[in-house]
Amino acid sequence: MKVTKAQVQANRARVVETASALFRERGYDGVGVADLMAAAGLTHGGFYKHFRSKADLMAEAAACGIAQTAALSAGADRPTFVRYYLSRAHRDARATGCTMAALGGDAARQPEAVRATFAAGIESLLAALGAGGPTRADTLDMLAHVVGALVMSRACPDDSPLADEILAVCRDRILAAPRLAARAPGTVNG
Amino acid sequence: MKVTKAQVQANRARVVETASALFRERGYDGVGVADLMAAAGLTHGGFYKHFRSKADLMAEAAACGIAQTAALSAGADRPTFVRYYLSRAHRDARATGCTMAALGGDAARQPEAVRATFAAGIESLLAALGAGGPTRADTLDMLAHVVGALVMSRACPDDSPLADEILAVCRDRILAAPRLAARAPGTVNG
DNA sequence: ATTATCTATAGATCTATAGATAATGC
DNA sequence: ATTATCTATAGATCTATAGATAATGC
Repeated sequence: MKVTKAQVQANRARVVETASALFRERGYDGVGVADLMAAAGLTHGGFYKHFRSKADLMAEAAACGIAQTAALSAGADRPTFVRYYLSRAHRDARATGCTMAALGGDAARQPEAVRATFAAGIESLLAALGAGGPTRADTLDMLAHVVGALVMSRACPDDSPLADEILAVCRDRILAAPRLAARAPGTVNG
Repeated sequence: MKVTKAQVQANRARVVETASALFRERGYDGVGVADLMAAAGLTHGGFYKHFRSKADLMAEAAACGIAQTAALSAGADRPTFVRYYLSRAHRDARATGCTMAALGGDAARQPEAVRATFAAGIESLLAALGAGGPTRADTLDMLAHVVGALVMSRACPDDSPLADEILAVCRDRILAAPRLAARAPGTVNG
């Protein structure tokens, strides 16, 4: 059953991407190695030729997921980012949505290696969102704000008014805040 | 080994309180029924005379934890609340800190009954924090903001500069926002 | 010859239940 | 007599490993 080197790399990448989505959907403890390998079209014994442990995969999967969000966000201006991030579509698409919101709570209970990956992911998101003028502090503050709103909205029952209210209230307030107004580099408002 | 009715109630309450703390510290999947009962000083078979299932306990434990935070927050003015909530002491005390921040991400993957408890808990927090003038929307927006900051800070490695930066940046910005300025009921600012 | 994958399994969990025990509360 | 708790265990997981298989790549 051996495969080509290219296929090995493709298999490994598919496991990481599948894990990234499944972990976001069901949590780190909600996905077993056998589940995961089956979802990637492999048998579970093969897992340990690619990764030393499940914890090793968790860090890689987190990096993969955050890189996806960073890449998606890199081009968008900030009102566009906020409107997408706090949409019902994003809230209801956990498997493909922001890893920070889906797994940030789980990450707090994982080994330092996983948390180091999250910290690096936050930095890459700041870099992606920081183009075009806002300060690092502006961006970090906005990011924490949208992450909190999404986490709280998802903690409510499906289709509950409160779940939608949280998204709408935070979206409107963040968009209205002066720190989000577009400004050319070097422009100072105060 | 039978005990008095008062002792039964006390045992049950102790299991709920122990669960509330252990779940916040290790997550819903990180605490087994046997662990939990041992921590409460009982054997694990007795659990099922108090609760129909672990999921039933999860909802009760969430209600218990959120009620603790709501009770603590009810008296404080909002700058005091924000300074406490975004302190390193709160970040590093997961077992006794805010249930929303510790388990909000897990709650999204739990049955509706658990999420209904979280929604009710958000309402009780809004009621506790809403005294003294701010609108419901002001309070909800602030709550999402601090929850997001705490989740992100905890997702970083222990003692990392980024973990502290997140708390400091969000704390300063929330405290500086006009919506946090104390105002008497009926006073309008614009 | 090497090695990616597969089958099978060891050893530890975990939730939930069955039946025994012993003290309360009628 | 009732019942809260305990002991013991069934049945299903889970992570990780051992050894077989078969196709690549020297």
